[in-house]
Amino acid sequence: MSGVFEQVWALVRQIPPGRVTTYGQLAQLIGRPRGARLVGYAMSACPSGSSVPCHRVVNRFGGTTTAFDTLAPGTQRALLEAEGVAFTPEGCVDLSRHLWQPPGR
DNA sequence: GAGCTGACGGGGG
DNA sequence: CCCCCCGCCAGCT
Repeated sequence: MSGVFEQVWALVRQIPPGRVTTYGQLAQLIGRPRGARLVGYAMSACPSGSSVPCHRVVNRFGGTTTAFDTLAPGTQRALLEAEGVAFTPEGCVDLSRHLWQPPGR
């Protein structure tokens, strides 16, 4: 606890449905502007069964990750689309429309 | 107990 | 403008 991962999870948990954020944005929020990687690691370490909607975290291009495709490809995309998130023809999230705006700014 | 890997991003050459 | 390298934390072998 009190670890960087916990801080990341706490933020991700605040993301409302239909909204997404990027690894870099979370990194900045936890005080690690260059720690985008850590955010990704925090997601992989995300405990299953927790209330952390890790599927709402995408890379800077809005692209989904293959790490969700453990069972079937396009899992993350399907979850987001179910929440009303629009995707571009390139297969990326339309960040201009769905990027989460963190509190306190 | 130590080293490697793992869901990224930005800066420099 | 494109490609390579570095930074960072925690868990597993």
